Amino acid sequence: MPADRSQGGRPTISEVAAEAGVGRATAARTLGGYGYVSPELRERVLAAAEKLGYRTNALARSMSTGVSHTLGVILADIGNPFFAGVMRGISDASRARGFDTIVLSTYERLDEEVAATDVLIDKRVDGVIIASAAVGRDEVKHIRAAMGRGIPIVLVDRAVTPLDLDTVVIDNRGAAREAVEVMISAGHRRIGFVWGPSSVSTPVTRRALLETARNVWTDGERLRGYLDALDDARIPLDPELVMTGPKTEEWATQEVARMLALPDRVTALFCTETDAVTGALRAVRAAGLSCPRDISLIGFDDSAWAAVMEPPLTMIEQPVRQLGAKAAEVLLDVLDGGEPRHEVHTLSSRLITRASVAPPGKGTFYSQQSKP
Amino acid sequence: MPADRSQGGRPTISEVAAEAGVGRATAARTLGGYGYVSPELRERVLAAAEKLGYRTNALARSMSTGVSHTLGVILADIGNPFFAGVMRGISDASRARGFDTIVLSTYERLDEEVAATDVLIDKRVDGVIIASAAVGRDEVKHIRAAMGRGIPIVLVDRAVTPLDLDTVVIDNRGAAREAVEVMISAGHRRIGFVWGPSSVSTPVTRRALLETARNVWTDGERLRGYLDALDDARIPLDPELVMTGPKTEEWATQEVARMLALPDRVTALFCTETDAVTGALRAVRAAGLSCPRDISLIGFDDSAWAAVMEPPLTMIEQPVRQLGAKAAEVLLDVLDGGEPRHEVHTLSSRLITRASVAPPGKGTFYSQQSKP
DNA sequence: CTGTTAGCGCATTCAA
DNA sequence: TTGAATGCGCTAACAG
Repeated sequence: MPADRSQGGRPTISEVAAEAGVGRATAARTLGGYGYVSPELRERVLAAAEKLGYRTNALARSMSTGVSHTLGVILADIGNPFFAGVMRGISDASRARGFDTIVLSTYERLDEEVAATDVLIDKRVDGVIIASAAVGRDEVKHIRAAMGRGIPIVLVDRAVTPLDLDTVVIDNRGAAREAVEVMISAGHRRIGFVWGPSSVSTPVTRRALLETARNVWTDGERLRGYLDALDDARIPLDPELVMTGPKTEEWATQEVARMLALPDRVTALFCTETDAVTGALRAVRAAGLSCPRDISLIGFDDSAWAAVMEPPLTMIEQPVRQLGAKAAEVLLDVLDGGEPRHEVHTLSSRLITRASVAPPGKGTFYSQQSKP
Repeated sequence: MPADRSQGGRPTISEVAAEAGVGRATAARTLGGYGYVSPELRERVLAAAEKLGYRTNALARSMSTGVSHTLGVILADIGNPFFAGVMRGISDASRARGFDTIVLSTYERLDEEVAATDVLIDKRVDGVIIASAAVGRDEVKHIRAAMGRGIPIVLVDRAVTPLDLDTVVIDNRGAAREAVEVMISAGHRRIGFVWGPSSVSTPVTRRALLETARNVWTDGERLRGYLDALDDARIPLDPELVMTGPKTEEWATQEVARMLALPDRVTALFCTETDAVTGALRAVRAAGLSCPRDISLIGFDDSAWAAVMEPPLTMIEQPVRQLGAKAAEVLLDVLDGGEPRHEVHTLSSRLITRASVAPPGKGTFYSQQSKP
């Protein structure tokens, strides 16, 4: 017997049927909106339902249909504006098609991701969207397990190579490359990479870099794009110009300060995240340098703030909501009976040119303490 | 018979029981973690469950217990960084106590809020957290209905006066008042209010203002705080200095431009939202004015960006996550059997003083087109 | 077209 | 302690 099911009388279909003087099936049919019911009975049922304040019990319905009309979403951090935007896209697209969403944040921890997957399986969501922190083959067991249970899954923002799943991303590598190319074209050769590989033992080799960059797919891609641009311009990689360590705004400031203090210091900064941008800017200011006179900068994830900065910042804009919306649509299409295409959908980002890039010029020759 | 319940064999408790050679009740007891089971049988059941890859069906469990361990959350917009932060607080606090969350955005539309409430009732969430767009007595029927059904509800970010519910907010009025007082102390008397009342017919009277400010509770409170500060300083309200119309960054820019073009133009701006801040800044820049030399500014919702602006912006910081966490805790306490206290929990915000406020000084005498 | 009947998977008496 | 039986509210055959 159920525990203390909350008081407020929640009439069931049987009660409505009784009130209307019809069989439960008839009531169920009209209330459930399926099967045939004569207009007169339909009216009586509706009236009874209205009178009793009947509300269908989605749980019970899911029990017998096996469909919950609920999607599970696993993100790195719902509090992060980027993921919040993605979530909005998912949410809007889902609701438009009658689905609700349960969101879980992992904070980039694999164990949390596994736990989240279990929770969603238990709650019998119809499908799952994941921005996974997994990379290696042995890190995707939970996803494979869910797939094995027949749960449709779509990846968003981050591809997971060992998995053959529908995936919605942007061309991170290309976007990064383009940004760095812009700086190179402006004449820069000492370009810092802010916020990427998380832990690398010094001295940092190119291989070690790409190795650690496995951490998060997007970071690795952006690093590759950075290297692509460097390679094309025959600029050798200087590990000193790549940030390593914790991905926090504070640490980004530290690292940029270090790059700024180098004998042959950086003249441009490529930031892979919003917090990396603000962290970098803090270091630039603290060093008494000015952007773009002394330091050029381009970063990921445009926002209203970037446009009102002095100078207005050249940024890479991601189609945040569309990323989520597309992921939801692909998933819902599968739920509607469509065949999973197992393809990678690449949405396009955009480099918004403003005023934070200039030739290295005279600024380069200022000492890093040129200002009072 | 269920529809095409996804293939991947999802073993039930009965199957596990069979595999273990025990009664279903015994299997249910060990798997459900209740009642007494001898160690040996317990072992056998666990082994069988492991072998079959058993996962409890939370839906079925909810059916018989009447508890879903799911919270419903209704916010204005999950894509908005403020609400995303609140959501993170809710999410973290809930998960820590074994609850998951279904989030729904209303975009400030009452009909969406009503629909969201219905969805949550249907899905049998155990409790609901709402940042409601409702204000008047006739706008809270859906909340009353949910309450009548015995669903615990907690309000977050926005109080709803006609309702006697646990509510978690900050002192918006006090925070606004403090900010405006700071500007007044600096010598300002022409202070613009950016982003608040949504639609007011000109001419705008003080009464009409407060009337329309009903739109969203926080807006009303912030407007009251602004008026409080003005009243205290015996500065008469000039309706021309209050923004009306759509709450978009673009419109904020328009309105501020208008205030800047006034014969006796504003010398300070109080912005109630992040987008109002950036919108205002755009207008200031476009007018060739500089902050804080010509225009002082304080706005709501501090962010990493505000600190790296030129000048660093003086902002009001809200305890975003705590707002959500506290709401979730209050709700969960009730679900744990605690009595609803029906009280308003006011968390404190903080004015972060940086450099965007200065005396009106010389800037005041510049023409609004003093720059090339 | 309508009503009867039988589950969905689990929790929970109640006897054994 | 354990197992058999019953019900949660709804959908879905099936018969009438």
